[in-house]
Amino acid sequence: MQRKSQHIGNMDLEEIGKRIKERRKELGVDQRTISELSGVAVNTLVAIERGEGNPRLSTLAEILDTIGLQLDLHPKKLNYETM
Amino acid sequence: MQRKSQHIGNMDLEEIGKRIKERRKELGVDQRTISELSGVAVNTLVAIERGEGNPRLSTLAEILDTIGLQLDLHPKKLNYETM
DNA sequence: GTAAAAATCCCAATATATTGGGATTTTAGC
DNA sequence: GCTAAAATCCCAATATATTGGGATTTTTAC
Repeated sequence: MQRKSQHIGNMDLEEIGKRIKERRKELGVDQRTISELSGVAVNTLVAIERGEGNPRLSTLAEILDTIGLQLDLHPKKLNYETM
Repeated sequence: MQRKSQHIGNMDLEEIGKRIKERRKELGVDQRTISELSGVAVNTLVAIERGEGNPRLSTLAEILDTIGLQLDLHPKKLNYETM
């Protein structure tokens, strides 16, 4: 069953996963370590990095916080490229 | 039982709820309408606006999208005020 | 201060995210 | 290509977010 790709601001879950994995690689640390530092199970982290899953905000926040990323809330920006 | 206030970027769940409610008020629309437009149950919306609950990313995204807000992912900004 | 609308509460049922353990696959270094 | 490490998969158990219905409280408009 194919999950509908959910858009979060200018990103979907897949993009968020990609950004997390990319950042983790930049830091040079493995999933197990992020899992331990963030308190999020490695299975959960795997799912999120792969763009599967649909984490609770707290789960995502714990991971982002651990790797030095953060979410910010803005008024929607029009995307002129796609208009 | 007191839930630990979860920080999402520069915001916690309470702040996010406040921002959602504020935006909804600016739009001059009631919870039931946002609920219908977003497909998120009104009970869920109530909880989020009140800073209770810990929504899934998709739930938050559906609400934000409906009211013209969005989340963006950034490298963490140092908060000089609190250093 | 009354009436109507909006917001909140309560609760039980359901859906689904998270976790932990172990097996399997993929990747990286030599 | 071997080997070790990392990543992914599978599955059952558990935790918790979401939903819907109805009751109650709060707010708003007159």
